[in-house]
Amino acid sequence: MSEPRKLEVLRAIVEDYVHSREPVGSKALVERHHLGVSSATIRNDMAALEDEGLITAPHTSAGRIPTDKGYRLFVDQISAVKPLSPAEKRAIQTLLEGSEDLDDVLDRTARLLSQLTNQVAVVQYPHLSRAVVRHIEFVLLAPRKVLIVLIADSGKVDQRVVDAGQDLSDDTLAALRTRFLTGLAGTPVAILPQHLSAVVAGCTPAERQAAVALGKGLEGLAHNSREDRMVMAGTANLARSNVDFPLSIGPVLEALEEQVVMLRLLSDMAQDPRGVAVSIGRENPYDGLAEASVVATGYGPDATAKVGILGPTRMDYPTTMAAVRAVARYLSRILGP
Amino acid sequence: MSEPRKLEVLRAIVEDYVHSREPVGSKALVERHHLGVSSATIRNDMAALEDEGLITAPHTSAGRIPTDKGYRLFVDQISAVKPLSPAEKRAIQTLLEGSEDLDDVLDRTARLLSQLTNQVAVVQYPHLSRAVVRHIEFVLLAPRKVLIVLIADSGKVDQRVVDAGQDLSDDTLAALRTRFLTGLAGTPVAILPQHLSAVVAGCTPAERQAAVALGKGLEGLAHNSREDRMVMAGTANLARSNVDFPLSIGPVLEALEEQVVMLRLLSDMAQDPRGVAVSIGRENPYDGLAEASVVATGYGPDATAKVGILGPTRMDYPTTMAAVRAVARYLSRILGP
DNA sequence: GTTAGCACTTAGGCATGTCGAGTGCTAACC
DNA sequence: GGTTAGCACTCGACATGCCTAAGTGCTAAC
Repeated sequence: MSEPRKLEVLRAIVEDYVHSREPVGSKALVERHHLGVSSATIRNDMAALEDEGLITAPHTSAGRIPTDKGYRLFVDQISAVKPLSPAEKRAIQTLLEGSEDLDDVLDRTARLLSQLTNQVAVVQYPHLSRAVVRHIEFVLLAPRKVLIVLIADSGKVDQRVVDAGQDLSDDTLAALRTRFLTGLAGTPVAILPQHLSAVVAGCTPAERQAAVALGKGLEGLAHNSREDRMVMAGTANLARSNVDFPLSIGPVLEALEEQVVMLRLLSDMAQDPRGVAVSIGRENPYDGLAEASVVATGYGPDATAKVGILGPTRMDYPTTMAAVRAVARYLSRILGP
Repeated sequence: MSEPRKLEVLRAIVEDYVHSREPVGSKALVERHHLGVSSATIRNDMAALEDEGLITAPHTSAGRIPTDKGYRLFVDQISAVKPLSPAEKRAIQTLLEGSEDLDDVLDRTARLLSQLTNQVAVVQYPHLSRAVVRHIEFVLLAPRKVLIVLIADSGKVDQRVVDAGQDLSDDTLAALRTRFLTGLAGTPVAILPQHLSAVVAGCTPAERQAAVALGKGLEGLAHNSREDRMVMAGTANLARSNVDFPLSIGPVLEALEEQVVMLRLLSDMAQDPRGVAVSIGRENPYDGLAEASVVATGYGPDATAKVGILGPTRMDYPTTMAAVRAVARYLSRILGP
């Protein structure tokens, strides 16, 4: 029994199963692929693969389907990332280039990726931490309510309303703005809190209370900014691709709604040498995703923010991985300097 | 055959069906409700209700279920909006008051409403049109790339990046900012475009090209701002409440993803005297929602932005309507002045 | 207008039988 | 040793037929 052929059989099983959604038997296998041996031989190979836990039979007289472990081996060793078609590349380019606003870019990216892969697409907001403070604006909404706007050089804008704790005039607020701005402009957002105390200390006693409140607000903005948000698209694909739902979509939708779960999952995924991370079925730390796989990769200058897709374990990994990687690259380029 | 009793029968059918999810028969009806007459009499009433198209029988020997028209009559004439429990009211208050950022408020609102109703919740971004320009900021990201930030007095912040068409220095940009700001501060966003030309006209020839580009950007911001975006939550409820899915969730998810469709639908819904609009089953203009109902209402100063839920036609209308109305009220209060 | 009684319809559950796909095993073959 | 053909066996999928329970519509009596 030859080792290479066994892998070839596994590959054939994965491909056929992904394509047909039905357990694949030894006979169908020799017909569809020219393996040069008879079905009986394949049966022996399949028995071996089953012993190794790479495939399994749903019931005695059915074909075999890959296990999570089987998919893992397939992804790691057998499959090659398929290049995208030129048409797809063009689609990516034109669609993404038409947008300006960051929200818009991410939104389009998610839609695009979901269309490309027929799966659910997820895009995390880019990290702000490396960015540098470009501008700070305070707007007086009511005598004590101040809108803080923090603009980073990446073009990212965050906002928050705080209670100043004291009544403020436009002039006082303008003075405070100048103080904060001169003290903080050019500071990396990540270390903004450390510079804050100096600014606050430099304020007159009359401004002190408001300065503290504003400082707190800024600190909150810098820390808890939108980087723990995400955009998604294509949830309808969950319902579509699973007409005969082997993937019960309820738990998956729940996972998607619990953005914290998804973001955590995305961050924790180890990157593969080819630059795409894959997490298959029960490898996922979250139970609701036991029948789902996640394909993701980083984007942006530091590749810290993630973009990826989520779908049934039974998915076309090579194509999906290619799409995710390509989209991440274009996205990095668009958002780049 | 008494008319009031017939309505009573319809009400009983709707309530039982919503509760049990099974067609309800004449016998079960007299048992569960003390109608004071026998099942045969009820049968006559039911036959009449069926003739009027208010209920229908899925097959010969099954009970009856309400039609869209039946639900409509129920909602319009029979049901009374149920008050929320004090616990629920408290939950609304505490949850919403903990938030500052607009995005955050809407996000929480959607989650809250979906939890309260066990349906999918949808919240439209508030309209900017009535708001007044509070502040304008230009930030130079690259020699020709300018980030425009438009802050309205409602605390709403919108942003966009434009190509200035010419290289700009920080000083030039600051001058432009002053020009735009003095010319536009206090202007209602809705009529901002009309004031723009005057501002642009007042610029020096050297600034002209950039001024035009910036003006275009502002106009775009004012017009096409986030009011045509929405937040949603609770899509997982679709899968849960429909284990035996009479509501095929695929098309519904599609409708939700096509935000344009949903926003259009929300805007077009006529408000009921009680302040809540309901659109039932095939009344919906969108085919994918033929088995779904939407319950929505306006919020905010002008009640133009909408908040609502979407669920199967077979839903508990009185409770749902109460929840939507209550949440809208709290939301208005939070966002109010 | 209401009621009782009864014939009639039909979905759904259950047992039964058949068919086909697919396996595992053994014995022969190269 | 690896490969193959052949065959008995298993089991799900599907069709058929039967029966029951639920519910209706109708009629005749109250």
